[in-house]
Amino acid sequence: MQESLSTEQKILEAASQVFIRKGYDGTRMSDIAQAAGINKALLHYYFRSKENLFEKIFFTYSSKIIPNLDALIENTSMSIFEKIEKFVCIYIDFLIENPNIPIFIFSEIHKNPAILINRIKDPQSPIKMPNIHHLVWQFAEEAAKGKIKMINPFHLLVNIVSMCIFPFIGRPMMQTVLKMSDDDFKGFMQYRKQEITQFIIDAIKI
Amino acid sequence: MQESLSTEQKILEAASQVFIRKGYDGTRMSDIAQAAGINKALLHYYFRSKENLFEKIFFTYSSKIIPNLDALIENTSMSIFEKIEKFVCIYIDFLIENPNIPIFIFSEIHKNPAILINRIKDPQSPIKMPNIHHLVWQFAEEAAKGKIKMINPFHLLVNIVSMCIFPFIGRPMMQTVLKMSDDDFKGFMQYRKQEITQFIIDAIKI
DNA sequence: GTCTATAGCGAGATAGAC
DNA sequence: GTCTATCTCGCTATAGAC
Repeated sequence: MQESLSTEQKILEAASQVFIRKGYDGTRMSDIAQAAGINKALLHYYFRSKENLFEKIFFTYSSKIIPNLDALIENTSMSIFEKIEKFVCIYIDFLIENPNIPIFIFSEIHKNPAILINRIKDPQSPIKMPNIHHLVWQFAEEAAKGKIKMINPFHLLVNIVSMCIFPFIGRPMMQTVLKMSDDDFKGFMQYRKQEITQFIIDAIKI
Repeated sequence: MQESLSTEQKILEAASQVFIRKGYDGTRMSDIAQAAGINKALLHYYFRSKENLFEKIFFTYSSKIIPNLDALIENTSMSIFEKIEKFVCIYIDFLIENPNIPIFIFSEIHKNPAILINRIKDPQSPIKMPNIHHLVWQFAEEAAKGKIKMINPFHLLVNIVSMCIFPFIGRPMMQTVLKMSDDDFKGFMQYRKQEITQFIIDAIKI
C-alpha cells in the first residue's frame, strides 16, 4: 500500500483484496481497515456502510469479466480463426493477472441474483453484452461460404468462454490435487492459449 | 420435508439447501432450523456446532463433483469416442439435477483452501481422482494408432470438464442477461450434450 | 429428544474529541 | 479527516425445564 495514494484509494484497494478473497459475508470491516492501514470509523466516513462499499467493488469487477471486445468483434479484416485466437489470448492474459475475479463474481451472483437484476435495469449498467449479433452473423456467413462447419454459434461461444474461464474457477482444487505451484499454474495457462485455439479451430474447420 | 424422515435426516436435508444457496458465512443456524421445522437448540444437540454440520454437508457434496467414472474409464470394449459421449451425458445429467453444487464447492474451496488440503491427507478422503492414468494411456494408444490427433491429454480432459461444468457456474448471469427460464436452461443443457460431444470429436478425430 | 430462555461475544455503525 | 470509545443488535452456543 503506497503512502502516496489517497485514503479513498487505499480503502478501495484494500476492500478489493479482502472482498475478492473472502466474499461479502466472510469479510469484516475491521479486516479492510487493517489492510488499508486505517481504522473502522474511517471506512464509514468514506463509504457509509459495508453494503455500499461492497457495491462499488462488485460493479467495478463485474464489468471487467465481460471484457470490451467490440473492436475485435467488429474488425472486418480478420478471419474468424484469427479472431478466436486473439480473443483466447487477450482473455486468458487478463485472467492470469486477475485469477480470482471469476469465482468472486459468480459466487456473489449465485448468493444474491438480485444484485445483477437491479443493475441490468440500470441504464448505466457496467454489464454490457458485447456485440454478439455481429459475431453470430460472421459465423453464419463463413459457414455459408463453406469455410467452417455449420455449428450453433451460441454453443460455440459458450465453449470458448468455458475453456478459458473454468480452469481459474477450479484452480485451487487442481493446484492442490496435482501439487502445482502458482508458477506451474501460470505456465499451464500460458501453454493452454495455443492448445485451446488449436482445439477450437480443429473442431470447426471443414 | 416429509414427516417420516428422522430429525437428523431433516436437518441434513435443510442444511444442504441453505448452505448450498447461501454459503457457510451467509448461512444462519436459525435459517436451517426453520427450513427443518425445528428450533436452533436441536441443531446443536445433533451436530454440536455450525462448523461440524457444515463439514458433513461439504464432504458429502465435494465427493460428488468428481463422479465415480472408474467403470466407464476402465471399460475396454468402448472406443474413446464412445467414452467421451457417455461421460458428457452422465455428467451433464447429474448437473441438471444438481445445478448449484459446483459453484458451492468451488466457492467454499476458494474462501478456505485448507478445507481441501486437510481432507486430501485424510485416507478416507471423499475426493478421489478417477483413474486418469488409464485414460491418458488410452489417448496415447489411439493417437499412436492414428485414430485421433496427437493432443495433450490433460488439456483435453480440462476442455471436456470445462464445457460441461462452466455453464452451471455462469447460469444465473446467463439466465438473467438472456431472459432464460429454468426450463429454457434445462433444454439448453439437454441439447448441449450432443453439441459438445460432436465438437470434441471433430476436434480430435483425424 | 425437544423446547424456552439467555449467556456471551463479535460486528456494523455512530458520537464526539482532536 | 482521523481517531478512541461505545452503542446496539444479531448470532452461536449452552443451561435447564419438560
